[in-house]
Amino acid sequence: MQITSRFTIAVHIITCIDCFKDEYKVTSNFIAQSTGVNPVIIRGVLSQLKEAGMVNVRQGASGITLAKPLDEITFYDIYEAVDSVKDVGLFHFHENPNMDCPVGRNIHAATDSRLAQVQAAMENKMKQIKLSDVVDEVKSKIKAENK
Amino acid sequence: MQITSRFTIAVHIITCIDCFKDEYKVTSNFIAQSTGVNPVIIRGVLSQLKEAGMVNVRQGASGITLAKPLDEITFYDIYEAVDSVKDVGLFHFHENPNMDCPVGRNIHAATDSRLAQVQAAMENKMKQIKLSDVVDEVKSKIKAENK
DNA sequence: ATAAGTTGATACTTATAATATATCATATTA
DNA sequence: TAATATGATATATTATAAGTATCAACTTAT
Repeated sequence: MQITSRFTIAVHIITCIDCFKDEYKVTSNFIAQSTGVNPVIIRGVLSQLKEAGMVNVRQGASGITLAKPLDEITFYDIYEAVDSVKDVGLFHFHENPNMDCPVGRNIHAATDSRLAQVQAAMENKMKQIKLSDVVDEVKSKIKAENK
Repeated sequence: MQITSRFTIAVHIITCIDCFKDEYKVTSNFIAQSTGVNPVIIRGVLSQLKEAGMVNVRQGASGITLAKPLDEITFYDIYEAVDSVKDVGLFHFHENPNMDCPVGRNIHAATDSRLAQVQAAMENKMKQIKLSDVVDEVKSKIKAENK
């Protein structure tokens, strides 16, 4: 199992918007080119980022822009926005434990809070990572290329 | 996306083995009944737990037993044993970023170490949770039922 | 006003992975 | 040696993610 690529796609999208905002008109097709991902998927992710207040996209009007400073967007914000982990949680609990068995009917309750702790540890770390961290690094790598 | 149910199945299996070791002969079919999971899957997980040195299983010989004290088995040990997250990592990076694009060819390197940090945070928390924690709670819940 | 370009929406297809199922070989033990 | 258990394998089913095709709706520039 893996966390959906929509997450890294979203990071890529935001990086693109910021890096190319002065040079190019950033469209969903432009981003599709840079990411190597289908434009329909890009539009889907853009729509989720828009709903979360991170980007400005308007039907018909080209030119996608950021709606928030990069240091106010965390990995967690994006993770939530693109629905990386549905409300069912990070762990898939086997679905039919036997309620006639003492272990089967109690294992879920005895495990859930601990699985939630693990998920929370992951999410808390994501809250500490800002998009500006990534974009700054990408920009400095690009600068290094041009020497 | 979710972490494979093999993880919670494994927790259930170990709990079963310990809880019923005195009352029943614990077989893969017995466990299949308690978990509501197909016996072939159970045998597969058992084989992984065996490889990791957590259980004793022998072809032909019935009676599965624990090979390690419960307080020496962590969630992380199980997570590793059942291969919850393959070596590709927790995050699925979109696979074809455009190498002709400055962002496309640098985004991966700029993101990877941070994704690894997130995964490590999750795994470190798993190392703190012992199977004895879960089994103790299940046992006390069962005890409470019988009052 | 209209044409060109862009996003929004939807339906369908494809690819992949997890789990279930069926079946039989092999080992143990009474 | 019969009964029972695990090991192994091949196939089917299911769920989900991503790709693709297509067209409607909107914006903007001419």
